[in-house]
This record gives sequence, structure tokens and C-alpha cells, in this order.
Amino acid sequence: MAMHDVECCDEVCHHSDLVTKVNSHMPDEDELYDLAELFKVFGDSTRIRILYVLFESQMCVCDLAEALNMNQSAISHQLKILKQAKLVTGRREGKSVIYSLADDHVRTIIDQGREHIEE
Amino acid sequence: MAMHDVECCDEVCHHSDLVTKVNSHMPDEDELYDLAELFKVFGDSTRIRILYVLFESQMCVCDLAEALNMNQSAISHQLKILKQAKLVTGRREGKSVIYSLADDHVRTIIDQGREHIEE
DNA sequence: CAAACATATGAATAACTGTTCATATGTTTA
DNA sequence: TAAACATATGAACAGTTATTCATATGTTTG
Repeated sequence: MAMHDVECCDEVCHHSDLVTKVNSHMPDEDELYDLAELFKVFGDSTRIRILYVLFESQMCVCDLAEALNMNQSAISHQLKILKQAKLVTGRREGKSVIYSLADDHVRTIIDQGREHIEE
Repeated sequence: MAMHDVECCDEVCHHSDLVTKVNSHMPDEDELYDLAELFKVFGDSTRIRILYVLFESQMCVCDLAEALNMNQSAISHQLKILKQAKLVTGRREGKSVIYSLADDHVRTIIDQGREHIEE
């Protein structure tokens, strides 16, 4: 890695190959957008709390609402967002809809985040 | 794990021990807030792009602006947010400030996100 | 020290987001 | 089928956020 020391920001570095090199490793715009959208979903404490509840047990909407002490509509709206991001799935069971975690990426991502803030 | 099948949402489940059990595993409010704040930082494609650039090379602000084709002020504002979240660090070097990744959690979190959306 | 360069920052604005309220949809039960 | 229950959804509102512009701060150079 014999890149000479960074010297900014005169002609040496400005408009340099570095900029184009770095951009060649950039994922395409769609993927960047999707990635940001995914993290946006984690970026709300209500949704995080819903996920933590579902770590422990699958649960219907009204009990989620009770557990989080929020009204049912707010929970439903947030579940919709989590479902669109494929972080949770819901199946109807009689009158209720039971929600559960979609896969284990959810845990990993949250655990990594938790590790980071506990550094 | 002999929990009886979920039966929602009459008295059987509503107000049940499940709700309190689940809440006993909930991190405290401050941690939930911090976690959401952290993911919020990842939830913007400009900041994601900055991080991708820094995966490849440390870089000064004006070159980041050039690489992302955005004005310097926008980049500075976003770098401030990334720095507050301890995802990047900046060191002054002459007239410039060179930014680089703070640690490897950043990569792990982004990689996990990428894995999820590519399922 | 003045001029030039690099970065940071406050204010303003437009766009977005989470919650609430009212109500609609879907399911069971009497 | 009507009533009751569980969930979903659209509209409205308040709060938040990313970008831009103008300008301030910090550093080097002549």
C-alpha cells in the first residue's frame, strides 16, 4: 500500500485519480438507496422496541400495542414499515395477525449497533 | 419452550404475563434511543456514500465533496453527524482535515445490511 | 499581516416522518 | 346477518432533517 501521504487539497490531490479510484468501488445508486432505506427502518426507537419484543416471542398487534404502551394504529403503521423492509412477517390467525421476525439478520444488525454504542 | 400457542387477543393473551415477560428483556430507554440514533446515521445515502469512500481511503473534505459531487458545506454537515456517532474521525493536517473510519463496526454493520437486502 | 485556501457553522427552506384520529377492512360469534 | 373484535389505512399535524447560502474560523503562504 505505497500510496504517498495524502496532501490536500491542491492539485496534487484535487481532481486526482484517488477520486475516480474510490468511486469505482461505490455500489450503484439503487443499492445505496436501498441500504439507506433499510437503516432508516432501524432508525426509530418504536420500531427497535417492536423488534426487541419479537426477539422474545411472536405476538399479535394488540399485545404489541400493550407491551409498548402505544395505540394500535401507531403499531400497525410501524409494522407495515418493518414488513416492507422484510424484517418481520405477519400471518393471520383468526381475528388476529401474529407478527414474528423474518430472519436473523435483524438480530445481528442490532447486536452490532449495540456493540458500537457500548464501546 | 412449552409456551401454549398464541391465542389473541381476548383475556387469554391480553394483559398477560407475556407482555411483562417480554418487557423485562427490553433495554432501557436511553439505550434504545442511542441505538435508534446510531441507525439513523446510517439511514442517509449521502452518509453511506461517505463511508464507502472512506472504506477505500482516508480523505479530506474537499475531495470527498468532489468524489460525491456535492458541495463542501453539505459534506461538512454530514461529517459532523458521522463524527458525533463516532463512525469517523478527523485529524487536521495543514489546511485540510483528513477523515477516516473510526473502527470496523462500520463495515460490519453495512455489510450485514447489504446481505439483508440481497437476500 | 494580508490574501488565499480549507473547513465549519448558523439560518432558512423544502421534503420527509411518526403519531393520532376517524374509519374501513377482515374475521368470528351470537 | 348483525354485532363485536382485531387490524389496516388515509388524512392531518407537528416535529425532524438534508441541502443550500452566506459567512465565520482556522491554517498557510507571500
